[in-house]
Amino acid sequence: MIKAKNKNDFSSDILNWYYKNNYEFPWRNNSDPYAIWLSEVMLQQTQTATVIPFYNRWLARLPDIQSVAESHIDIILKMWEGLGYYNRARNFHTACKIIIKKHNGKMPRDLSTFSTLPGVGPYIASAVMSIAFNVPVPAIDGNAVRVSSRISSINIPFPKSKHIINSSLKSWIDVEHPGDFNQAIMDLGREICTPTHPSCQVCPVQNYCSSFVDNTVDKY
DNA sequence: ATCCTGTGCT
DNA sequence: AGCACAGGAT
Repeated sequence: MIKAKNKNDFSSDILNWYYKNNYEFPWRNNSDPYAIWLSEVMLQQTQTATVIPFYNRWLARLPDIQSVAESHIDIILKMWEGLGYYNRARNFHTACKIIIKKHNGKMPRDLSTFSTLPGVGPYIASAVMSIAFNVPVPAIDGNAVRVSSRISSINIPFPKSKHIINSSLKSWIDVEHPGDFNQAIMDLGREICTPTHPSCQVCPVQNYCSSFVDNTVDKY
């Protein structure tokens, strides 16, 4: 098994690829933590192309946490109409109300406090904290699982492998740009390191990828 | 650790 | 109708 030469090489190679490709989404041009959170909630179980118009419409009408907290649930559900998984909207609404009531209207900036909010599980918590506040924690979604399993030849099924994946991602994460690093891993999983027929030939981190070297990529 | 939920695919 | 997926909740 091939180990990364060192973590800086790995992070800079994948980050350079990420910055160069610069996949454009509305939420990547918005540094407002609330908007980043909203996008992660909408993107859960819904494809990016579907989310874009809903995201834009939502922010135009509900620009901040307070506006959500003050809205009647019927408005919230109406704004969500067409996205499905309506509990996401209910939880988001409840969470915004809790932030207004119990957190002085400020989004929590640390993983454990943010995780207490309804609808905020391990993935959303680390994604939002890393992107919005540069908290250096790996965001582990299905893409990140596949990418790190291939890179490190982790043969254990998720979620049993979660601890190993978390620690390898943590050892590679760029602490200066943890949000970009996390998004780079997920972009790589979506665009290059796909579930079937991955494009290893153009992968920016093939040199570090144990299963590529072993020719066992399709086992994951 | 196990269960739960809504959606999409077959 | 049944299964798979992808997260969160307990």
